[in-house]
Amino acid sequence: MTRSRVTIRDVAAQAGVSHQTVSRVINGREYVTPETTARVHQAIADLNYRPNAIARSMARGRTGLLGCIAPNLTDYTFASIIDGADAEMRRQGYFLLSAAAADADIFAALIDQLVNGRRIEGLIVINPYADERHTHLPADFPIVFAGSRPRQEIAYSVALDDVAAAREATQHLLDLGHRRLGHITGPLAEDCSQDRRDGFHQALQAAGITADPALEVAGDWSAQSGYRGLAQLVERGPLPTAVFAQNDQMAAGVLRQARDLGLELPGQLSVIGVDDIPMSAYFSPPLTTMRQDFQAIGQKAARLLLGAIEKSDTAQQQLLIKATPILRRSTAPA
Amino acid sequence: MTRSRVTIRDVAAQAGVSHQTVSRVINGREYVTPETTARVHQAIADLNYRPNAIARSMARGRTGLLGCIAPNLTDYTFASIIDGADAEMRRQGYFLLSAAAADADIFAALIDQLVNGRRIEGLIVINPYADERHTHLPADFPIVFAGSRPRQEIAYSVALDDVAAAREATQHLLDLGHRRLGHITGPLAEDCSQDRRDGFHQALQAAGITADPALEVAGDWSAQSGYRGLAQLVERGPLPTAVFAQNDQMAAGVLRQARDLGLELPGQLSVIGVDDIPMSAYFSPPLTTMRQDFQAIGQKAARLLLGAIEKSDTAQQQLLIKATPILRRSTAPA
DNA sequence: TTTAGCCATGTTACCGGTCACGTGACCGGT
DNA sequence: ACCGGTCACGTGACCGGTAACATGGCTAAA
Repeated sequence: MTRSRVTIRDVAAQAGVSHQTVSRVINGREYVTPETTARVHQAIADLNYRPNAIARSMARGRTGLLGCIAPNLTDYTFASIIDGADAEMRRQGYFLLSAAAADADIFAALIDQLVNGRRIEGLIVINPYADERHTHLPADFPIVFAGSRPRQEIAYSVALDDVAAAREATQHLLDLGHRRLGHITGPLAEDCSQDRRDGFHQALQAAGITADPALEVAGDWSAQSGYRGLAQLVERGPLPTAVFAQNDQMAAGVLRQARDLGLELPGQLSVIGVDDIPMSAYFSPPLTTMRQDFQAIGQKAARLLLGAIEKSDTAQQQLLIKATPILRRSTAPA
Repeated sequence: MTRSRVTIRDVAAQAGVSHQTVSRVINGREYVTPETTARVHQAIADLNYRPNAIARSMARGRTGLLGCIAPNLTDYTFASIIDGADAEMRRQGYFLLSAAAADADIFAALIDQLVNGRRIEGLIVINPYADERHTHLPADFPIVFAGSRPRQEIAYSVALDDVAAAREATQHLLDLGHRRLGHITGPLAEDCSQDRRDGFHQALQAAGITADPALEVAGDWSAQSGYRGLAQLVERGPLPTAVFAQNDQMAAGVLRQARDLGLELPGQLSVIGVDDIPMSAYFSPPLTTMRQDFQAIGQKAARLLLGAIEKSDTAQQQLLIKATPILRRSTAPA
């Protein structure tokens, strides 16, 4: 294997050329004789030479690394975006440096090390409004927001069309004849939750229904919060006939609570979510939901980022991805 | 912000010292006057200097990057290990370069670029026996297997004690009085599946029960395969009274199928899984399972790796982690 | 007083690539 | 025969740090 310290000059000596010629061959530059090219390739094979990525980074001033920071790496939605981004980056010759930042301070420290330490050439930030982390973003550095649209100045973003997705989900419940709709939101500090809330209200308004604040409960995206959410709705008064949960995990909690309360599903309660996580098809009943293509979001985020880096593409872009309704058995006519 | 091209020599000029002194201050070396140290720090602050990580890597011959390769980044079990590893690495001043390798060829290409290109100092491989990828591992390079024990020569690994976990899960079913046990395995090419199979058989044998091959179905870890698995068991003859699924996802499929068949849960069928993914508590009924602490596995893997790198710790270590039984409502007396 | 030795700092080389530029051979046009 | 241009290389500097060694001042022991 000898992953040894063979340098470009060793190869040059072996092939009887200058180190520069070896560099030319490696990088596929023109003005090298086929014979010389062959000799160099032979020498590379003989010595099992591999260019040192660090030295190359140093000389070129480019690291070939892109960063991706998310609140954590385990959440399915984050992980899928990262996975999609990773695939696209590698296709374009870059590698992914991923990191979890639990809070804004860790995020700021990461930015300082990765960006100011010039380890990465660009950055994808997932869920930038999870807390105050967005206030620590560097200026003049290629950044793409993935999974949420930017509030203002940030140039690039890829996100679900949250308003439309929520509107469509709500409309689905309305179409089934439901009029009393419960609503479990994400954390209201996140724009994403606000947007889905707006979509929910738009659909209600279009149907001439006034939203009842007593039917809205704020969750935190966790199944646990969905579980508690339905319990709160029960305490507050007559149960809604259907619930729109802003993500599938909370929807899972709602289903679980409904079962614990002995409700018939979907007979007494219809539930719809957003995301279509893999488990949703196995819930009881299988969950009707609005599918997000997370991989595509990651892929597009990576493309946007690479466009910004390589072509120093200044045209700011904010992509919105549409959700696809997936009809399963958790929703039924009122 | 000026993430500019301020170098150590600029700082030196500003502070009126040599660049070497600045280097000494940055690295906290001794033999520098407090006054000089203060002047240098002032200059660093004035110019907003940050050491260039690449140049440092070049000079030191160390990149401060560790790699982690998994079949994908989205699977909860993989993602959690990665998350745990990431946290530990950062605590020790390293960053994580993560990459998904769908097959052995991609894996080999990754190894070539990351290891031979000397981008990373060490590597964690998750699920090395997913296919033939383990044959492409470099020699003389710090590697830790996470999530499965090594077949032979590899020095470091951290994995669940699969045999014990399966034995315990099976024992739980036996203790409840079940005698006819279904078994949904993972892919039998993976050692992990084999080990869990061994544990299953050990428990049966200790109870004086002969394993019925007709009650074993091979799955692929997916919920879908669990769903089909139970269907196959039904076709083959009288239903078992309990099923041991080698992971929670397949258990979810089993539960789903049981519901579709109109079985009463857990009355007519008890189900136990392995992993305790977050959703397991929200299945219907909530799943009894053997919890794996994936974060701990990732953390220990990172520690082992860093030990190998920094202390060139040659003592090979193979850590086995115990699973914890989590009793929920999917299992009941026969 | 001389000198060995430590301190604090400066000087220079080096890591392994790439880049800018120099140079000789060869070619075609006038 | 002379000249400009392209080709196919080679030479040396450079990226921004760190490492090894050199140096001058000061202190303590001989």
